[in-house]
Amino acid sequence: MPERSVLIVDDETAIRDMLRMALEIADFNVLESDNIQDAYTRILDNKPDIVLLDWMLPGGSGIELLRRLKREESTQELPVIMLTAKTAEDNVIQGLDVGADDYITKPFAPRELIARIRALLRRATPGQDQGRLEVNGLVLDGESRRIFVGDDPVDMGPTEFNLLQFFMSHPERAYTRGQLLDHVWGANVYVEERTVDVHIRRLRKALQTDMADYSGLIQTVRGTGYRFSSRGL
Amino acid sequence: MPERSVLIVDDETAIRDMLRMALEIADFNVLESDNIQDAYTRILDNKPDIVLLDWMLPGGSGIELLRRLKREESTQELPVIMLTAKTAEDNVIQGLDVGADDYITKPFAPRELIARIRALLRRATPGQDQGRLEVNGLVLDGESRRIFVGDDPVDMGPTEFNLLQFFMSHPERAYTRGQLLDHVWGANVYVEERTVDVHIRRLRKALQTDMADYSGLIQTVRGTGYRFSSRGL
DNA sequence: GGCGTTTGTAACGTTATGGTCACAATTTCA
DNA sequence: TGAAATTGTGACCATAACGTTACAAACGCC
Repeated sequence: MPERSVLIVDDETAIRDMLRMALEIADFNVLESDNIQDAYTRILDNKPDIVLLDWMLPGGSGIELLRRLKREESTQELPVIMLTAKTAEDNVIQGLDVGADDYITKPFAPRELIARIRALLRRATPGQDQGRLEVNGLVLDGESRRIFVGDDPVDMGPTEFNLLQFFMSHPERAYTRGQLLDHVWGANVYVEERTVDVHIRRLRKALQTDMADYSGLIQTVRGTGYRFSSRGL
Repeated sequence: MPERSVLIVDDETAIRDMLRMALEIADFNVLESDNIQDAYTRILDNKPDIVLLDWMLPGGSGIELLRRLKREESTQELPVIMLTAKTAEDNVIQGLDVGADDYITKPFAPRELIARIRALLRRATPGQDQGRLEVNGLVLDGESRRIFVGDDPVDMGPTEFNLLQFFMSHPERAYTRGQLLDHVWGANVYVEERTVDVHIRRLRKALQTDMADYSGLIQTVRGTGYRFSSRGL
């Protein structure tokens, strides 16, 4: 299991300590920050998998950072959990409005926090341990890392598998080659964008079995990139 | 894997919470107690597989409970891990003298704790009731720690046996070398990941008998690790 | 202590995979 | 229609990933 990193943004040391402890127990890699300026640069530098964001922060409330993150393309998808006082219900609504993915009211139960983080990461990142994805008879089993058409396995390389896994967890949506590189290859690799084309080709080929032809599921979106759609037959 | 239960004896709620979280994540069944009187009765009633015992407890220090446990025949074999403050080194020595099986100093690294618990459990209860596993004529007998093809035994080393046992209890799922090291070797050992490859090789070889070839059961998952699958013939 | 067994690691052989390129095919738009 | 832009496709080959062997250290067992 790849280690996941969590960025805690809070100005209270006590809270940070508590969070760090809980998170380290749950095997997360923990980053900390006590102001939004520093937090922003850390997000860009260290690329955490999730952010725990306190509502009230010196030098600008947390919502500003949240807005900023959701504006930028590169950080748009980054899951954010808000930490708010129990009383401030409006904050929650406002926060979720701006794009927070979840919230926890202080004081919080550590187990709940961990549970929510896990749930969010499962949702946010495809195929961590998403068991089984199925489209129209095409089955992807994340646990065994195999693809099935009916009962017999489909052979393909690791990258093709990852690509298909990403597509099947994000169907009906067009992705640019750059986005696919980020999500499937990893954020900080440098390869030509055209490489995606080649792997798309290989994936399509693999999806043409003796039994059925699923290659139509991968559609090219001219001028943009590719899309996985069950409409493709 | 049969579920193991752990009894936490500590009067600090925060510590108990932390421990419980770590243990539950590691799939243990958790019991708690905050004083030695209650702890003693719980041990007799619930028969935990291991005890985490804080040193300083109200109503008598932890060492008293430890002494008591080691005096009684029925609880003599029960593994006990002491929790002590970092400073009190003497406590450790004294505790191990009295019969504690291991100790952890607070603050502790959760992973280390889990690793030590696993190690202790492995040492303490060899072959409790690991039953009989069978795949397609290949039989693993946990009690005698032997492998059979039909009627005649298959020869292999202990590590190969453990590996096969793990695989057969978790079939149809891909594991990384790191995961295999954690589960088969134990979380606290440091060996090269490539070592796994060699033992896989030895296991495969052992699974090629005169009668039948079961080596196909161990499949390599490129870019990930290995998988045990009955589809391998 | 001597012997066989087991284990981890290094070294080397082998293979599958990934990235890139060159060129073909297709679409777009003037 | 023709040229430019975009995508499809097969081939190449460096190399990462895996298989296999050899060996020395550690271990257990008379």
